[in-house]
Amino acid sequence: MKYDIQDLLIDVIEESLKGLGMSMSVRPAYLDLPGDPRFGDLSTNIALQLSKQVSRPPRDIASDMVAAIKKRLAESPAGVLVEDIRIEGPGFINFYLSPNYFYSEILEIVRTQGEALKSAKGKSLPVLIEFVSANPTGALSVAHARQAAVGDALASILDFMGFKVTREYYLNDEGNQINILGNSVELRMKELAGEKIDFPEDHYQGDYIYDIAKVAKAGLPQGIELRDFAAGFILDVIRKELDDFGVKFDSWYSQKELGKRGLIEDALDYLKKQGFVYTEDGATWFKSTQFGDDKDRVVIKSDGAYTYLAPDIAYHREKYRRGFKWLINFWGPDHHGYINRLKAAVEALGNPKDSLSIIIVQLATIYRDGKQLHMSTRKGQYITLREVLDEVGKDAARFFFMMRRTASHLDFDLDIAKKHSSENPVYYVQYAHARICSILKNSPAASGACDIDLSVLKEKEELALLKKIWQFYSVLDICLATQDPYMLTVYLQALAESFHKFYDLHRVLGTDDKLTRARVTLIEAVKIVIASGLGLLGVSRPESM
RNA sequence: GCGCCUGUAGCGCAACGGAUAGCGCACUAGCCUCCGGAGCUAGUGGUGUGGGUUCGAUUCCCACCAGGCGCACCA
Repeated sequence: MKYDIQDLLIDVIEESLKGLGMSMSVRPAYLDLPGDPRFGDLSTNIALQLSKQVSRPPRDIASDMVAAIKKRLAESPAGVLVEDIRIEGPGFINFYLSPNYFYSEILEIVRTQGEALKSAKGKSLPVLIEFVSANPTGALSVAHARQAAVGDALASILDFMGFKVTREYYLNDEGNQINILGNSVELRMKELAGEKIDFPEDHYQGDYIYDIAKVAKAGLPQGIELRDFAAGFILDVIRKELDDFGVKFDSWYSQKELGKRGLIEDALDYLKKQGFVYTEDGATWFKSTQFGDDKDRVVIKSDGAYTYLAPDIAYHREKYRRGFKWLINFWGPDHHGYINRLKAAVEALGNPKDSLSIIIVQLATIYRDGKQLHMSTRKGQYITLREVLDEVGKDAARFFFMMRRTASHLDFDLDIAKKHSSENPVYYVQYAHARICSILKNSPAASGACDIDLSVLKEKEELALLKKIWQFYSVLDICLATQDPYMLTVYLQALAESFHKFYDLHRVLGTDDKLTRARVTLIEAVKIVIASGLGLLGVSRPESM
């Protein structure tokens, strides 16, 4: 991007305030895209905010501010990009940007084939995004699927914004659940051998246990225990599922290794030295209440075994030691009660509280034929990622999982996701992309961009489309601030809509040369932004459908 | 009982604390001699209840009502 006009204006506004003897930080929240295009391209309510503080009517303050801002802008190279500043309504200051600004942004996007859309805001900060991390005891469920879609998309977005992102899967490859898995397979092997067995209810009931038992019966590799073999078997399945879903992890972190390297003991020793660990009732406790948790938490049970928290503390200690400055964890809603104790641990280890972001990914309820599908992990009856993938495909699945805020429940209607019609938002967006590709294919005018004059784009729909393209930057900022790719799905639908409206009223090809070249450039920019956006979400960008 | 999420049009959803609360589906009426009709245009219709904070509340706070999920020396 040539000018980050939003940042630039925030600076100017803050300086102007200082000059007027008022001071207030103009966080991006105070300089905003107005919902309605009639109120300009950027808008600030800061005069309204200041009104009480300085006991003056908002419009008076706004009037002083506008004068000061105009003066400063006149000295700035970007001053020409602001066409008008108006005080409107109760005291909003609305900035009307020059069409030239939008033209130059569009040219830049096309000239760089989308490179200009990227930013360096992340300043190469090392971020570790941990998600899915399902126990290798069964196939991935829809809950994991949503985590996979959201986590992967946020990782892509942060990467696009200049963070140094690592995607990690934490592998619970030892502990109770793995033991139970091993037992489950062992019992099924005996059963297959004709023995009469009593299969406990808390064991894994699914048919896949038989599959593993059959393979294991043929003989295990040297030195491999049955439970590890079983976990490895399932892990291969999980990897394949994620691969087919288009999610690639940079790193798989083994809990077992953590123990082997003595890092759990190390971490607890460290906490002990800091005075955050004590013994009571034969168990060892972490003083999490000291960091805002409701009650202290056991880390070593009275039988001598670690609770889940102990390796997790060590694991997060390692994340920081490996150099990551920002940790983002995606968890299912069942882990909600676990947030405070892990945050407490991170703080006790001497890290800033807000360097750990925990995002709860709410469950998706699956509907088929208008009816909700119920699931139960214990009985081995749950909708798997594989089933959703087979039924609706990767594109629809990924897009649908992000169509609601991550923290909100999601109703996933398989029938709609399958439809190739206007009811299906994925196809609405993809259709716009395909349509543009089709036009560009028929276009004699290669865009070439550099010497193209976009100032002939004056129609209402053209200007709306220009501005909508430009809003991509703000949408990414929102995704970063909320740590949620959700807004991107909303934006892409709006962009596609804006394009379809333009297309319906104006011809791209077959008008006069100058106009055709300008419009070809415009729609190419739309194509690039849609392609970037869909790419970040992990959805394909078909050139024809 | 405690915690989290959600209550907006017939249905599914949107709106950093802002300006006349938007969109899709459905329903009604239109738009293909023309770059892809998987599209576009128009019409109908709405903030769970009661307080509070604010210049301004769908949004924040409190209480209540309704729905979903979670609450271990499980992972």
